[in-house]
Amino acid sequence: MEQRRAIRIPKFRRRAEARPDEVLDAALDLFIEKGFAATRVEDIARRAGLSKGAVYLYFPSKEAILEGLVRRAIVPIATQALSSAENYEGDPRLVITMVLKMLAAKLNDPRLLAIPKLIVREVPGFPELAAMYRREVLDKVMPVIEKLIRNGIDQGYLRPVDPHLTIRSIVGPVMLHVAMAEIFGITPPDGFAIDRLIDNHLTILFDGLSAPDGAKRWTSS
Amino acid sequence: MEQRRAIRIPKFRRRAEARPDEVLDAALDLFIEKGFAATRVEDIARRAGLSKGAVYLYFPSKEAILEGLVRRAIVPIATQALSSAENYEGDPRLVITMVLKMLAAKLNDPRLLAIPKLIVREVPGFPELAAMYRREVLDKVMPVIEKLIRNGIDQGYLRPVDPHLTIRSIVGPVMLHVAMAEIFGITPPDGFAIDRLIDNHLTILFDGLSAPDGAKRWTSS
Amino acid sequence: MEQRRAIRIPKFRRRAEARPDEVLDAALDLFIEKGFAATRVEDIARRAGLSKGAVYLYFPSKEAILEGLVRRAIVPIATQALSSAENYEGDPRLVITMVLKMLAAKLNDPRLLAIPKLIVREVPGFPELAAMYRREVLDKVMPVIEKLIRNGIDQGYLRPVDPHLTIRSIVGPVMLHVAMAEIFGITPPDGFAIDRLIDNHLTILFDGLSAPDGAKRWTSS
Amino acid sequence: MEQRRAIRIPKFRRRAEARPDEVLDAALDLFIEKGFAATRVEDIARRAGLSKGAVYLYFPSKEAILEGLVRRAIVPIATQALSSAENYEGDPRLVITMVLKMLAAKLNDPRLLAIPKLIVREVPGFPELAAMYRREVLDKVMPVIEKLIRNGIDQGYLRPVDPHLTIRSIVGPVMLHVAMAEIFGITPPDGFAIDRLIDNHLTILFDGLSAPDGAKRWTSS
DNA sequence: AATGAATGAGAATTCATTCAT
DNA sequence: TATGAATGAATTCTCATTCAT
Repeated sequence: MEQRRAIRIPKFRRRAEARPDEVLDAALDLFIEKGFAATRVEDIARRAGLSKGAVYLYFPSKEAILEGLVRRAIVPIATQALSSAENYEGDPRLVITMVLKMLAAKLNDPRLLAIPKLIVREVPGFPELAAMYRREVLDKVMPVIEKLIRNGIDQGYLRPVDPHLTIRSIVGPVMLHVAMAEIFGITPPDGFAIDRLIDNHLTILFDGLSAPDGAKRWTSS
Repeated sequence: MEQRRAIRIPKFRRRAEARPDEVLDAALDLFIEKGFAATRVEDIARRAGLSKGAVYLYFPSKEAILEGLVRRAIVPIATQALSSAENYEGDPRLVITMVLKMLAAKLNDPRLLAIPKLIVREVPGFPELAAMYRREVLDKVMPVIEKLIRNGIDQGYLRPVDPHLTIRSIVGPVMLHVAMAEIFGITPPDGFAIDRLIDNHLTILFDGLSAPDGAKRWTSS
Repeated sequence: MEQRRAIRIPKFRRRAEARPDEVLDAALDLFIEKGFAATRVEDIARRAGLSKGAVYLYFPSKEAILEGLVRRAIVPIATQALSSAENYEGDPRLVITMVLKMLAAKLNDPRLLAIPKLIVREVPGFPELAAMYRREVLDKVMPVIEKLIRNGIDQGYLRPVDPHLTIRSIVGPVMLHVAMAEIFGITPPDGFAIDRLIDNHLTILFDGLSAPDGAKRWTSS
Repeated sequence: MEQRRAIRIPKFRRRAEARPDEVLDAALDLFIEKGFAATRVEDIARRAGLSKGAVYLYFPSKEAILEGLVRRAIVPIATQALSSAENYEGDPRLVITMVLKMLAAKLNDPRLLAIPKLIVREVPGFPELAAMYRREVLDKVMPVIEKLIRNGIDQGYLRPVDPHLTIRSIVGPVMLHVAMAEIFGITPPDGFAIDRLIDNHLTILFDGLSAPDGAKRWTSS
């Protein structure tokens, strides 16, 4: 009930406006580094240059910070990819190439990669986060790609494949490349090499792994 | 709030030998369901049919349970896949097809899928787990596939691609298919459909997405 | 979260003098409603139409507000009851009746009842409040009533009873009536009915509960 | 995540059975002494000879301790008073005298007095406690007294008064006596003197304050 | 005079781990 | 072996109080 303090260094009082974002930035770093559960609110505060109590001026709970993090990340992503590819009429391989390169660029930015990583880790505890991300991001982006494939098939650019499943064949290799690097530190001998990965992958994706003249037509059975 | 038990009939007193495994089984369920941090040792004990204290007879700490879990999972996996594909000399597409189908089978078994899921979630907190898994599993399996591809190229079955990076193109789509289902509940309209996914993927993988007669040869960028 | 104000029209800028009283009013409401400990200074401020910081311009601490509350309530009370009854020489039953009715009137006013309620609740934490209230109120009022009774006895109006203890017999029933209503919500079927309570009580107080001709004289024990 | 301990003194491990009551005893002392809000769970634990954590083995929250306290106190009280007075047919003044002396005895026992004191203090925060006490104690005891009075009137022992309101005239003075002593430390010069209070009160209660031959019949305005 | 952002001590609650039985 | 009572460090969240503006 009493409160004694030594010489106080008043630190630096900043505008309240910027604070929530600073808290989110700090939290993102720490959640990625140690996970949600292992991160103390005080750590977040300290990294954001605030006191523990101040964090609670901006977020009512630790969980709200996590939610705020995902919410903040969602807004800009959702609006982008759509515009470019939506109703492209020409060779879809061009757009697919662009999409993959754009994806690679995003995954190369640690701050952007952090959000999906976070969601992947924390789904079991906060399924609503995954639902939100799915709703706001995946459910908007995936249909665009699917339509792109469908159009490509209809216009004779692509072979008749299942458009929905083919999304995995297009994007999966890039994702796995990133995941292996992130989770197990497995990279090609020359580093992350995402560009080489994409080149190699596009080659296979569009023309297949089989040698051109090679043996008889391949049939999985 | 009290719990007295009448004369206890020891039933089929299980061999003490089986206990550690029962603990691991219980722990695996719970770690997957709620994550390592959110799982209480008492929960594990209860699910394994033991008292909290008894768990500590078999594992010195909660962390040791996690480690034991990964260690147990590693042994059988590592020895399998190797034997079959190691020095196969014929069409590698056949082996690749087999490998993917075997992989799909494993990923379809929740108890087997659980371990990688667990590792993915808990890496930041326990990097040594990821290291162990990489050392014991990935570092043994991946070179085999890489060699398979290299041989396929050398023998004219496959086009000249980067064998290391091509692993992603082979396995990535399957992984992404599973991940999307697990994390976001995203599946094709007809369910998990891993078999259709593999068929669709193999078609693309070996023969490419491009329509056969279609436009001129495709070149990325 | 920001608050910019255009040209501020100061309206009826309240006299700063009134502020402490507004704070006390707000505090009284809240202390009664939720207790001292459960009331936040910010709540008081908000209800008083001030900012948290401004409260501290008028009171050095939360505790000081409580003290100020009691102090403010004490002044007017102490001076009143005394004058009327002090040296009354006639039938004391008349004065007692008046006193009880005045008491009932005060207890009927929530703002006046609030102070004793507050003191009752917070004694253990702030014994000095009780001491102050006793010194300033009870120690002034009780002797007056005691003297009234003593005079009544001396002058043959009342039977010989212990004047000090008899205060309880006079006032206790009214207090209990109020307490039961306040604490447990126990009232007669027709509501608070303080007037009927007082009538019923005065009847018993002056003439006794025993039927007039009834059995032999009653003797306790 | 690590836990180091110095030389440990294993203290005294007692039977778990007695513990909840020990916790309640400790809590009662402290709640009375400092109030619910100002009492720390650790204080309770220490006084009960346990560690903080152990308290939570028996009560899920601090609030549950308070509730347990009231619940424990209620059981024995409720069953007693009823039996004796229920259908008494003779002079009710005898029973009333007994009831008041029994009440006085209870109020003289600090452990028994503590519960109502606690309830009075904590009502605003925990209205359900008051409701429980009312339901289990007051609603059972008061009708008995009311019936006693009614019977007394019907049988000519008592004058026609309002039975419900008269309960206040009977019990109020004793309550006020106790309250004044407890809250303000106001007692007669010779100490608590509850017996003298009761004697004095019974005299007035049954025969009235008015001098027997005294002036004309008294009528409250 | 007034604001409200910021601080930090403090309290409730949880849970891995220990240990007497 | 097995139990579960007990411990106490750790963590989230609250709120009285301060102070730059």
